[in-house]
Amino acid sequence: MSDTPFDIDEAASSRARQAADPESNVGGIAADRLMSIIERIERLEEERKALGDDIKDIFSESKSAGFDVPTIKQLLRLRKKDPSEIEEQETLLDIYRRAIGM
Amino acid sequence: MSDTPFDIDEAASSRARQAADPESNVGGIAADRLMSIIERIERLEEERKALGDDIKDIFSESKSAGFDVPTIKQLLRLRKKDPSEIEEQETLLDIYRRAIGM
Amino acid sequence: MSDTPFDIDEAASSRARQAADPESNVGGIAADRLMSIIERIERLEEERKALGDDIKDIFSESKSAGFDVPTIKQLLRLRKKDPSEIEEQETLLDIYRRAIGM
Amino acid sequence: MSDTPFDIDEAASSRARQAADPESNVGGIAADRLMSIIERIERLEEERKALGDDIKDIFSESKSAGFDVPTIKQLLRLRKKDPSEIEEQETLLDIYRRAIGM
DNA sequence: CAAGAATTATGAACCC
DNA sequence: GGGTTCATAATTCTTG
Repeated sequence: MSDTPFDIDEAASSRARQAADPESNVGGIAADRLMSIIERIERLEEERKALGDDIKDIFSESKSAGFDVPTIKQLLRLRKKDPSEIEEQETLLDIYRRAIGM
Repeated sequence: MSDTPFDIDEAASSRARQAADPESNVGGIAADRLMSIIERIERLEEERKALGDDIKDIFSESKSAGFDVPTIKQLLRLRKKDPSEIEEQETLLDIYRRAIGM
Repeated sequence: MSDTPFDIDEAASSRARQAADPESNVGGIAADRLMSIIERIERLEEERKALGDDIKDIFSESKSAGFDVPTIKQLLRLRKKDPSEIEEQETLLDIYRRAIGM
Repeated sequence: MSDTPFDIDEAASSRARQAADPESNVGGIAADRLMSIIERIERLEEERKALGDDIKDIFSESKSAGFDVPTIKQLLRLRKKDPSEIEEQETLLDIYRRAIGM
């Protein structure tokens, strides 16, 4: 038997026993499971937002301390790549720049 | 023989005849072709930006005329989809909303 | 008197003369004007998309010709900034890299 | 006296006492502080990414369970707004749709 | 408060 | 065809 929220037979039979249904099917949808999904995501997004705010705070403080925030961000981007890749990219860029006289 | 800008033999031999090279190879790069690519793209991006500005102007005027711009944008999004798809989406959303009691 | 689509008096009076209304007000909305806005934007977006496709074609051809597309894109980004700004950015980045030993 | 990493006098004087400098100035930059900033942000971004992966996992499981992920996302978006705003938006959209005959 | 930039999310394209 | 990267669209936040 299917496990999906769209199983028609399950949905049909659920109408008669909805109150007692541990899955609380509503319109063929496993309502409890859907609600659980939504609440878990909202919880995680909340934590995620909090971290984003913390990061933003650090950038603010950095700016106040006289650092250039765009440069710090570029630094963070560079540190994500491995050094060989950086070197490779820069070399190729230099070649192209020379080719067009920049 | 390869046709790419990175062909080493081609690059090597080009050094001796660079002045006369119709492709003006620089560091193994077909400089003229690269420059042509860049200029064509820049031209197109310029036109593309002009159109974007025109669109922005229309939205500004719409707002001044009392229209709600986000709603107009939503309307434009809807018009990109075919009607059956819209109906399907709205139906599904309603089912889910009922399931979680919204 | 207001000219907006939401002017109540205008909307009210329009109900009696809707057929003859040069603005074809529907539900208090200047329907003709709204339709005109939408069609103009759709027209411009169409042209904009065509240009985007042209640009994409050039990148495809560039790749086929052996060029590295990400590097070309970086080149285009550099050319948008003025040289002094580029120099300034790179200098600052170098200082920061040295400070943290990269 | 300024506290910024770019204070010239501070930078100049720091050259002579760099080894003993508790701030470890390098090229006029408070290296320790910069490193601290970077490491704190990287730590937070790591946690942030982990949460993003968790969210992605839940969407994957939802899809496997037969739910429509885009609809769930739309539901989450709706839940962020207050109900009156939703109602208002939907009403306005309906008015516009009627005005252009959609 | 409006305009612009930057970040995030969604959709498309490409490779495996 | 599924997963991953890339492009575009939209939202958000900052700045003038």
